[in-house]
Amino acid sequence: MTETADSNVRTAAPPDEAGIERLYSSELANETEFLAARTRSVGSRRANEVLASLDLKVRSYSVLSLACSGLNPSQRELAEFLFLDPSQIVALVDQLEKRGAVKRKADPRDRRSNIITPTAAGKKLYAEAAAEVQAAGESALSALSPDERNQLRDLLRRVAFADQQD
Amino acid sequence: MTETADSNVRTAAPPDEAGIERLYSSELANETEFLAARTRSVGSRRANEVLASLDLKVRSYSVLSLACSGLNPSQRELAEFLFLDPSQIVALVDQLEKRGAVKRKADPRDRRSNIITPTAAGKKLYAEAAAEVQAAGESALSALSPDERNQLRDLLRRVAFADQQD
DNA sequence: CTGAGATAATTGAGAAAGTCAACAGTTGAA
DNA sequence: TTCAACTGTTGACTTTCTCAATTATCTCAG
Repeated sequence: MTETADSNVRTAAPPDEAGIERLYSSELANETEFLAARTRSVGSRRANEVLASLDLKVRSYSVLSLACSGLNPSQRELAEFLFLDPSQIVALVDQLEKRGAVKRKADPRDRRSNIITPTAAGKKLYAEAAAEVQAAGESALSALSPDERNQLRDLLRRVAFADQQD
Repeated sequence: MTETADSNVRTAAPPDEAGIERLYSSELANETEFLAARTRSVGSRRANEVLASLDLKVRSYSVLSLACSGLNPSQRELAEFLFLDPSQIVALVDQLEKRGAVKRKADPRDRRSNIITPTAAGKKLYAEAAAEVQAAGESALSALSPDERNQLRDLLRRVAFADQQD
């Protein structure tokens, strides 16, 4: 929205009509859960934009990232960690495998499991993607100081990984 | 790349360290954007559970909440604020209107716009839903102290609403 | 006042994502 | 061995997302 010269013009403007910012004072806008959802929306939108040039989305990027983590995740673990259905992991790994970024490797200890490992091309792709995602993330957090960014990340970590029971 | 310091455990390479918690040390698990997405997943899952008894979801709850805010939002404003397509707002308002929770009111200043206002039953429904959602939210934040919860909410607020000033 | 362009709500279609049940191969234990 | 549980996979189904087109209304230049 281009806030041009008419931003100060009060053309008999009614008092209750101000613009969408007035909704910032709603109860909903003060619920942590809603704010997390909105933050995620903003973040994933930006991330998807920068990832589009690499033909990736946040989903496939997440799988690629974990495949490159050196932690040798199985598909079941990817599903559990990313809160996705195992069948969705199948599709995501299919795509990444088809383009030569990851490989399914049989787990020698449990031949039911597929361990997802990156190829050389996959590692390179991840390096590029991670750089772009991180840059976009910094941009999204530009309202916060470096200290505050660390604070936010640590608080989110504790909430995001708190529910190990249920 | 992943210089996971072997400070806690002496297992330098994790060949098959059981448990999904080992993925907490991945790069992905330290990206704020990913943590926001996971926090939102946890939160909306819990919220949807408690809202199911009232035949609501987070989406319809959000619309109902804003309708009850006294801020007289139009459908277009709801769409913009909730990052939803206007056509999705139509469906959500249709549902809420059909069950008698909200009403479409013509905006006297612009007859193209529908202002969404709650009925008496809608206000009551929102009161019940808000209480349950808040309780679920407190439960989800049980890992944080009251001070930390406020901190988190304020940091999220600044990030979630930062892109509006750009 | 009138016509052109913009905006709000609505509808419908198609793509993407989420959910769920069933199945084959494998594992671990009685 | 036999059986219950688990992993990955497929397919069907539902929900959500995205976008184009339509109608009614508004704004504004001429």
